[in-house]
Amino acid sequence: MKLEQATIKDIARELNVSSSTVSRALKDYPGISDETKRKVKELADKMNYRPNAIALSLRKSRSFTIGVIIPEVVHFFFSTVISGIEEIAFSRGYNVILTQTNEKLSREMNSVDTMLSNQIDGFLVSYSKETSDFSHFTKLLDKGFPIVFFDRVPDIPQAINVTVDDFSGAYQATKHLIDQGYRKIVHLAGPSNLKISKERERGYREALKDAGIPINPSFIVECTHGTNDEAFEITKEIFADFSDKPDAFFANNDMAAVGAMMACKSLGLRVPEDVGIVGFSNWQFCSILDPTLSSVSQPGFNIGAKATELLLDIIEKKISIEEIHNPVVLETELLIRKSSVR
Amino acid sequence: MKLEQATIKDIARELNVSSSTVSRALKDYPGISDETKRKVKELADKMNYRPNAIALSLRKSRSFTIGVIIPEVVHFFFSTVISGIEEIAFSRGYNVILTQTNEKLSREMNSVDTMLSNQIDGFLVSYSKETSDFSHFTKLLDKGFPIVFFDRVPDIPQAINVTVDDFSGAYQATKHLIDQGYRKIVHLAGPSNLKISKERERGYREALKDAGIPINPSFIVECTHGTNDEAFEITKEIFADFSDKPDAFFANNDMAAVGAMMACKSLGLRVPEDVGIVGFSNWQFCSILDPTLSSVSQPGFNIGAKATELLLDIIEKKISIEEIHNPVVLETELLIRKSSVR
DNA sequence: TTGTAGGCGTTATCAC
DNA sequence: GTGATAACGCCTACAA
Repeated sequence: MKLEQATIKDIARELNVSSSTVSRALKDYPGISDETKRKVKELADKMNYRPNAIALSLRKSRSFTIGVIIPEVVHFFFSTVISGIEEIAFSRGYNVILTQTNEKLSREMNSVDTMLSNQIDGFLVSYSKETSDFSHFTKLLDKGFPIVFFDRVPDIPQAINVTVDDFSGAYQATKHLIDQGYRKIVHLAGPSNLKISKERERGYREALKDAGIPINPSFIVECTHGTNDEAFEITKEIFADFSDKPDAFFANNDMAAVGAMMACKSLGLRVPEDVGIVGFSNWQFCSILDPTLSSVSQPGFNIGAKATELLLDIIEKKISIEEIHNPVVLETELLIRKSSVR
Repeated sequence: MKLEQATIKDIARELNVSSSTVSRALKDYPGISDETKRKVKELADKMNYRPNAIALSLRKSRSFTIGVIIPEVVHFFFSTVISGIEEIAFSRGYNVILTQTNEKLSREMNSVDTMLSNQIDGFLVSYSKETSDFSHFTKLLDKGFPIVFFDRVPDIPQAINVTVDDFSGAYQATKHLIDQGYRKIVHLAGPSNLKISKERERGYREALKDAGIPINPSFIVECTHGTNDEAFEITKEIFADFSDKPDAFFANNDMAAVGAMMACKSLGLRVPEDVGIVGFSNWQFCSILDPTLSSVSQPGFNIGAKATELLLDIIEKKISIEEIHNPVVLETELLIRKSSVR
């Protein structure tokens, strides 16, 4: 059942004027008599006229819609980002088309295509774990199509990236553990194809180095999935296999930290007395765990907001791509709770 | 910078045929020579032709886009629903435009307008806490415009609603506590103006009644905000003030359950030995708490999926609105974990 | 101050 | 088997 939307033509017919007059009257163009304007606006109101955004898009080759591509919606961090995106987009009169890739490259490429079909004005992207070839993005970037990446950002020169300072967050977290007297710190790392994983690992390494603690390569373990189950198993294996038992864990994400915490508990180890733990992301649940989990907070809302502002500024040519030489890096903050203080 | 998308015209010009021929060839219409089809498709591919969905929308008065209006994105339940929506929409070739109202009626009305402007084919709505007048929806419903409400659904006859069985979930949870030998069960209730709160309280009452346990009115306490801090304070007060100490809590939501659990721990009470606790919603963190929290799961994904299927079926006229006499009510499931088993 | 005509990209309809 | 034309709703250069 389609809505019988009133069009400019309808108003024109009713008033015995041309549709251009109506169009102009509605937009307060100069050179239209006040009388006509009044009549047009009155009738438009009465007929509940709503401009057809689709027709406008076709006319202007601008849809006032941005496409958001993220790995998963059900994810505290990403939902926070979406919220930031939505706020800014709404306040600036843009629509948000959303799609999740479920970490599949094929779906990511598919979404890019559909959204382009829909003539979106630009993309906000956090790419999937499967994505290592970025040609579906670079093709667009090379033509000057506006794309802003956030969180998971590619390492290509044309890209405009909004991230948090993963390095610094990881550095602080590791340093904090060292300050608390922990020495044998395991890093539960993220997937190595993600830049954020690399940065966090780099922060970990640097903190150890600065403290004069030698880096034990077997203390850096990749958690591919980042689930607590995975981290649980990995942590148990570590304690079973290693002759040199760790006394702390710095995890690439909170879920992995939880897994480590559960594993420690199941082994009869006390947190934080025997083992210190720090996570990354500061998910909502950190403060309700027992013990509460120290974590590095990422300003998700701000990431979304900032990325959207950048994108819209580019779309509206308020700034040129060339002006953005440096990637935008937002601050992280280490939130110290009980799991890492002894 | 706009993308120079190849159009049908471009292909036509290049091949010295008319655009109608190209259009037909691309869609495998009968009455086009195989030779022409081949040439057209080949060139389309080479020029990276992508149909302009905007032009199509204008032509067909159909946008293959649905509008989703929810109170908040950063909310485990809603993000799960979105995920379900997105999956079904994607699989059936529809786009999803998303907007959050932040619980503001004005923004809800604004979003309805913008989305209508964008010629969406239908709405999926969970309305804001401020919304008590539904005329902005009924106006559309009366014209036969497709809207499906979920979770927060209005009590108006024309509406098509998808909800979960809150009553049954609450009943099961309470009965489970009783079965485990708990007798003095406090209900941390939700805001009394929401139908879901009332239903959950009704389930609690009914379960007690069926078990022959008298209802103690002071054991039903409203948690307006539903935060763990609030529930923490309330729980402590209950233990301080009541001569008749409770031995279990059934909370309207998981956060409140967490607050109760933390309060019990802080009072030296053991969960589940001294106090049993069950929450509602089955948020992600339930299984990582210590002890793990029993909770009633709401099938958020399925709610989103089912609502979307209904909406698309209506849009595509696979079913008529008249056929849906009964509201869709999805089952809840009690997930029994450690916090309620002794 | 207002009207006319053309076009954004596509397809349905009618013609050849 | 293929082409010309009109139309979806809107805007705007050009005319009047």
